[in-house]
Amino acid sequence: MKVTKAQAQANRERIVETASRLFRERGYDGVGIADLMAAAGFTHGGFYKHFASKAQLMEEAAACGIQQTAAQTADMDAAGFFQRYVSRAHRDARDIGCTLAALGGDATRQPEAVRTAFEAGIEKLLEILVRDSTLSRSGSPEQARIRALAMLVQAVGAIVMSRACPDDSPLAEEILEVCRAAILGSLGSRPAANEHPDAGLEPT
Amino acid sequence: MKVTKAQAQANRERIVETASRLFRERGYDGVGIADLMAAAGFTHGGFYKHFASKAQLMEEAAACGIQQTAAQTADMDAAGFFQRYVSRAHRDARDIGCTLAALGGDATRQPEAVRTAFEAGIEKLLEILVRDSTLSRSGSPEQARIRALAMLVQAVGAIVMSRACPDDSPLAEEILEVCRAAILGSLGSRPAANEHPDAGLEPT
DNA sequence: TGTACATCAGTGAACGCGCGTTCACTGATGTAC
DNA sequence: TGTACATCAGTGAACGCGCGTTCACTGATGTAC
Repeated sequence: MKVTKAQAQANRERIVETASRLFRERGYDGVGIADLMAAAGFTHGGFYKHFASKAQLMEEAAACGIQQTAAQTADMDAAGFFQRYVSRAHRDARDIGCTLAALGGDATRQPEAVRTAFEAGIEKLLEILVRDSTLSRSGSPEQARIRALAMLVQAVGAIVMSRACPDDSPLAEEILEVCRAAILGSLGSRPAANEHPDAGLEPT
Repeated sequence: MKVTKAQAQANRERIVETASRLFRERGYDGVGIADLMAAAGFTHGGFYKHFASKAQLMEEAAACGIQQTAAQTADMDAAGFFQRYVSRAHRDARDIGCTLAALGGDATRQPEAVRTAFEAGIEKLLEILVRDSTLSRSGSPEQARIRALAMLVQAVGAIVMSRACPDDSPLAEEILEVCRAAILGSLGSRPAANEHPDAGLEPT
């Protein structure tokens, strides 16, 4: 049965968002077209009315996921961003967490278009972070970018390595604590006792 | 045709080493049993004479790969290690590079035993890095461990994120340069002009 | 040391299964008059 | 505004394929005597 153009467009977006979430949770190879379409509330046959291939969906899903993280980040300062990013809650919520951390390792083996989406996502996050006065206050814009990039890499690395450890590993916890402290320390800010870093990134 | 016990043991080790390399290059899902056994010089049927399942091989291959990196690291100082680690050569040589960087992102979705191997690998690298007098000179052993961990996370993150970018991306290059400088800087060492960071990690 | 037999690493065909993708079909939507 | 027809989003069966795993078989190795 046909559906209005507006509905079809909304359905397409729902498929991309569902894919973005499922890919983060299970990896690109861990999600089949049938799985995905069922999770979005459709049968699998309709997939190719929206996308040329699974690879095209991966590309759009990557851009969508990174955009979500960027949108959540836009109204935070750098300290707030890293406080939430390098947290147990973020570590434990792969599906709604950062796409860079969840799929950065998989991206290497994906088509160029997917990696271009990752590159754009990193640039987007950098741009947002650099706006923060804490980073820009002292030094040139180039210096602010360099500092933001070093911190972002450490934050992503912390989530990836913490997740690579067994579930209740003390090392997984230590990685987060050490890196959070290092990043906030080099921002010149300290985690306040009454803040809850484990509140994590919220879904959009 | 049967084969001597010693030969069988050597063949088994060859399979694990081949798997370790192929997994790093193509990911766990990107390597089939038949692919792997052919690459090691056998037919696929014999696989289950050596391993109970692909998951068991993944576990042994992870331990083997991390052990290789640890062995290469054992006779380097921290500055030398990071100089080679955070380099274009390492970025471009997934198959012989660090298992943490190549498969850390995939490990999250693998059985606990695989993640236990990753945890042990991180501890092993930390132990080697902490031995370095540059890290231990000032401060307690706990402080040295914290500093080594923060640097290792940043180094792994740099390789993962650089690899997530398109092949000839300027950002991929920038990530390596910025993080290498940050790590060597916080070690109190600077990259010497006549050193070649792109020499990379050598295969064992 | 020599002989007879059990062992088992390696072979290659076969298994069931789930994957990405294709296709004929349906029927409400969108459009031409 | 009403009617006739083309469009095309969504359905569900089917496709070829490669996966992890199993199995009957081979024949050199290892062992018991």
